[in-house]
Amino acid sequence: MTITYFLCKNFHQFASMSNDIIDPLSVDCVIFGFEDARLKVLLYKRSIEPAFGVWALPGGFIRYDENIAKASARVLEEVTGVKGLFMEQLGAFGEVDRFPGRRVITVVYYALVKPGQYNINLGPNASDADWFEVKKLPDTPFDHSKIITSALSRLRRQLKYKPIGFNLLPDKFPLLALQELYEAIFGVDFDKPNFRRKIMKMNLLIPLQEKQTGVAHRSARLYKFDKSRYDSLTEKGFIFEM
Amino acid sequence: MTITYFLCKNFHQFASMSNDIIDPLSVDCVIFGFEDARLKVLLYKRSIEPAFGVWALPGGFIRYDENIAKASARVLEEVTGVKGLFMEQLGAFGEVDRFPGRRVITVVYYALVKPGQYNINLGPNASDADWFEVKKLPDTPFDHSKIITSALSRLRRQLKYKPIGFNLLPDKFPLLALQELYEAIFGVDFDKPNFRRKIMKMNLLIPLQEKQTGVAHRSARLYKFDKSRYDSLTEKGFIFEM
DNA sequence: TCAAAAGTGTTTGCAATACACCCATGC
DNA sequence: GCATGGGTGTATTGCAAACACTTTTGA
Repeated sequence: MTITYFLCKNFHQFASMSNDIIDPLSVDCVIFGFEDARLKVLLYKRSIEPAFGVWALPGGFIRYDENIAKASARVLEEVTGVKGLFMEQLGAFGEVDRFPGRRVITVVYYALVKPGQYNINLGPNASDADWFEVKKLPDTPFDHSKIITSALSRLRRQLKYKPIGFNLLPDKFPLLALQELYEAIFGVDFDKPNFRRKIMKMNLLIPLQEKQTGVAHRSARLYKFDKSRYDSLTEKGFIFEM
Repeated sequence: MTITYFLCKNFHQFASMSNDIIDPLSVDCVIFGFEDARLKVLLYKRSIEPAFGVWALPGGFIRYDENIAKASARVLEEVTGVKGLFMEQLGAFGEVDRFPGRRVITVVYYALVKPGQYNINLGPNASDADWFEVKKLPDTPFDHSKIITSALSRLRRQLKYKPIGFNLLPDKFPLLALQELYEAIFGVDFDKPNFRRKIMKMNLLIPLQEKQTGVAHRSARLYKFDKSRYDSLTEKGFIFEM
């Protein structure tokens, strides 16, 4: 390892000289998944200090030549092996002492992945990755617990006025899966007939010919989300509300 | 002006040596006000380069010893002369080329001020400050136009499920003022009797004995927002919705 | 034939909408 | 008196909640 010394009169010049990362700024990702009718978060076991060996949010530093959304997308792809996931910024977290030893402000994104459509990678900065129920999280370092709480609260709010829940389901799904998704995330039960009617009246689902297989009861019709219809309805002033 | 040279092997050490600011990070504030039945934004005429003399969002740099919320509150106070304004983080804006010459990521907060309860200061970084209708904004530098659009969209969303509109009205106000606030921000008209009933049924307003004075019509009763009742209702699961 | 979930029908009550209308005040 | 906004009353409509019911499938 070589140590290079720069003679610099201020940060700006040092910064523009550097071809590497923006140092006091990181990105972290809260990756949500839905498995076994439960909302889960993907955590990484840290392979570097501080908090070596502790389950934490996957993150990284922002490079000088990429915007923060791209930095987050890069981290997401490194972790899940999938490009183009649903992703949205949660905000910046900047308590002075949130990271030990030096001042690091982090910009957090939350992402949604469909079951089975990811491939957990073992990145260079972690030795292991796993899903954890949001209700049974392990101890996480720094302010990650606060960040996850905040992400969950944002997810709940967003689900109420944007049809983003489909990003947590397979492309083809029965109506009950959608209902269970909402029930799990909001922690309430819905009446099945009423839930069906409410969803169907929105005209956002395309009924498929396919049906469930291998279930010990009458097999349900599968549906897929009609994104193009949602976009055109939204333009006309349609407001999604749950 | 003195120029100091540091010998530093990397950012971290330079950073911890510095007692000043976190360089590639700024805060900007979108300050909303409501005057003449119109939603307005407070802009500053920049007194430094780049964009000298251009109307822009008030902002500043984050100090090493303050968290980002405090940095934003400081900027807000410098600009308005008022402490403890309603303030919430909008997010981080980090396009690579958003600021000319060097890479600056900014964390944006939006704030709401009550009419007459501020005192526009002329800070060291600006020669002038003024309110502008959100529908008639001047040309702003960098990505400030995009930031304001984003803040407005967040404000509209928040108004729908949090009673934050009261932060744009005087402490005592007639019901029509509240209605005009919603009408101006959402760009729609409401039926007066129905609006009254909807608001009153929430039990969030305390009717006062005071009435309007000096109006050329029957004077309206004044109300004030009952924050403690809102807090206790929220704990019981009450959901504010407009 | 039973369990379990799919899916339909129907009643009820509340709440949003759309107006019609009277009240108080300043000019 | 009249213009302006304050404030009340009421019929209508749509929708959400509640729940009873039939259908289909695998074990």
